[in-house]
Amino acid sequence: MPEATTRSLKQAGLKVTLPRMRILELLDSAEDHHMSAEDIYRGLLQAGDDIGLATVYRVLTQFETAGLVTRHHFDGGTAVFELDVGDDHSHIVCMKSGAVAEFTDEIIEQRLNEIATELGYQLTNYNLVLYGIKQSS
Amino acid sequence: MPEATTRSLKQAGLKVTLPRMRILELLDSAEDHHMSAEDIYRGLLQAGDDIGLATVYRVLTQFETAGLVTRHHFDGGTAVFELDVGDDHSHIVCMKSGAVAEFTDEIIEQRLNEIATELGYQLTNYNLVLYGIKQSS
DNA sequence: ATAAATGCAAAGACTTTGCAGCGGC
DNA sequence: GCCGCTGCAAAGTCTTTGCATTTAT
Repeated sequence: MPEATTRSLKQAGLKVTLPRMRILELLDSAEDHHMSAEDIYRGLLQAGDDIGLATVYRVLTQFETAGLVTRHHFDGGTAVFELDVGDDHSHIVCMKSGAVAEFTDEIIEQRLNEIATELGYQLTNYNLVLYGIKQSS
Repeated sequence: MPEATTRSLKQAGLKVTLPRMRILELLDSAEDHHMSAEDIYRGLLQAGDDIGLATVYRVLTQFETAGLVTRHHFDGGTAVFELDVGDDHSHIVCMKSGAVAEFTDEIIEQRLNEIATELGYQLTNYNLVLYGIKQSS
């Protein structure tokens, strides 16, 4: 039983229950770790767990509040979640395959702060998603 | 009757009907021209028009397809629409008042293209929203 | 006249919530 | 044993769709 997982939950003030452990593990182990609630739900079922969709949503919302996961709305329709490892990155989504890659960039960060300041805002947060075509390798 | 409005509709291959005219006019005249379908619906009612919410959604979707308006999902919950005047800007949203300002920036544009290329993508589009606090004046 | 557009109500997708029972500490 | 957690089903949002009627050309 993953020690780190247990610790994360306790630190978040959440009881260490089976559904919460499984969801954390699944998010951690998934190749593309950006998953919708439905993705997670089906993944759990396939893994033999019997966890309700409502619980998945509830747990994810709690995790988000606790800062364990981040919620994204790439398309607007369905939300996707990913483990928050504190590195606060942006995303680039392939319009063909749907694959998601991540990046951070100092130049962008710096310039966004300048822009906000110029416009009279104190920047607290931002959301940047690129859409493109992945060049065939 | 606004000539430009009529022309836009015709160019888009859409019949010039009252609901479509009114919606275009409302989007054009609104102070903060970022409006949800519900906003528009209520605005029309207040103006004395009798137009169904379903029609508002249908018309907005058609306008989006025709390139007359753009749909945004700032919060993820509700979509907001704005007239597309071709200048393709980013947004900064005040977390207190909800006010939305717009900007474009060459440095950002250029850097995003570089980033996409570096990652092996051909950039087709991007979505950038800043969240901040507007400094009191 | 004809094909398209509208309004209403019903259905859909996604997400949240109420409540009785189960489970961790 | 207590309080929180889960599952299920029902309710909630936001948005789309089916169908009979109205409307623009």
